[in-house]
Amino acid sequence: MLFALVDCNNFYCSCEKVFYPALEGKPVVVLSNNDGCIIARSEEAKQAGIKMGVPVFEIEELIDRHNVHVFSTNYALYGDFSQRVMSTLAELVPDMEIYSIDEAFLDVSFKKPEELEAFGRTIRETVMKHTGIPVSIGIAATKTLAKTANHLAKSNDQYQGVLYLKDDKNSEEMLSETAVKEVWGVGEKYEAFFKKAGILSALDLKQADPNRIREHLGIVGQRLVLELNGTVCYPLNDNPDVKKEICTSRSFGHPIETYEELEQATTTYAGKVATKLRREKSLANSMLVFVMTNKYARGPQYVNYKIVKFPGPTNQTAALIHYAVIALKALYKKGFKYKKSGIIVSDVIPQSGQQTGLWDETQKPKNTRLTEVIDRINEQEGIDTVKFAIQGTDESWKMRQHNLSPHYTTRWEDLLIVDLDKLGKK
DNA sequence: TCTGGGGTCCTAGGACCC
DNA sequence: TCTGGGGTCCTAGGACCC
Repeated sequence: MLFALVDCNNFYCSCEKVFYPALEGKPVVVLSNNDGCIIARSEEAKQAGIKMGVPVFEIEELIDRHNVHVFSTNYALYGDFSQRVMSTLAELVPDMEIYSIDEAFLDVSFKKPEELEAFGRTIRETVMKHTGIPVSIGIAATKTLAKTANHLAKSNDQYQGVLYLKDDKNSEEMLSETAVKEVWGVGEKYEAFFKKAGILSALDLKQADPNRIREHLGIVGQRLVLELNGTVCYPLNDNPDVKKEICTSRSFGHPIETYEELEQATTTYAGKVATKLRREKSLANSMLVFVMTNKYARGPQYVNYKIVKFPGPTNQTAALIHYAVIALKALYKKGFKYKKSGIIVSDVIPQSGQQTGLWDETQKPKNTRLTEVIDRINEQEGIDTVKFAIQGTDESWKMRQHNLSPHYTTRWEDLLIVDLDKLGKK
């Protein structure tokens, strides 16, 4: 088995650049929801010393000094680019697993070893040609090794974006250059443990005794060692299961104090969760509702959650709103400045094979047909064209997005217009 | 003034059963 | 000094990922 990990470089920033070529060579960053933190950086922004995850207000000076272009997160744009990249990849290999919005594992076992490097370059060029997105590729015998190869391919110019770990000697060389923290699956806690045990490089970890690692870190740690040694513990999953949990939560644009506003926001999230459930063709059996104040602010703090079990599985907006309100009424306490709330549904099961309507009034055909009509209208006319009254129309709590780019590929009004006269003069 | 959001897997411990 | 043994299911929390 041979895996190729294809990873888009600075994905969100690269998406912003595609329709804004003047940004080429300039520092660019993309912010989290509510324009809070840095979640993506172009190479130039990294060189300017901007770190991942820092709150933007802490580095305003840096942004000014380097004239950094700042974008609010434009998920519609990135999601659409992701689909374009993934469908391009799907045409090049017999089998693949979409691992995240900007990464995929490809099965490249069908290629001869001597063809692999060239094939990697073909993949890069094709994705660039079809989508304008640059990618890096790591090829190796396990996912963990492919990840490591990818990391080197990206960070080391000499590989020009493609690195294939042909044999053990080759991969040991690479692993000795890689800090253990960079290994896929090693987080803060594991790194601290490894440091104490004298395991500093990825090679140290490869050569560690898997049984000893297992004693301390369990099977997850043992698999790390095995995968680095070329034993596949994580096979290609080309048929991902339906989601087991679905969540919608947001920080508010401003602190909320009244119950009514909190209810508008939270029932809006309940509606989003219901839509996601229906898109997955799934039903949920229970819901967790949480509210919290701003942990960074001074003043009284309150964090709480409530779990509601449904009488029968459902994906109906009206039902989810109903139960969210019950939970919220129990949770709400006067006198706090709420910063964030959210809905998580769990115990999610596929809709197919379910005899809907047997247990629960809400899943009866009469109700689901109404929902289908609403879904269709909202799909054609835009999100929340039709919504429930309790979700409100005020929306002053909505997140801030001061630097949002156009929805170039998903909204007619935002289509780019090309001026042929101007082009002709060039 | 301002600090993201959405997931998965594994484990330990409690409840319960015979 | 002694206090059974073996199993399943569920859940909360930890760790990690992008």
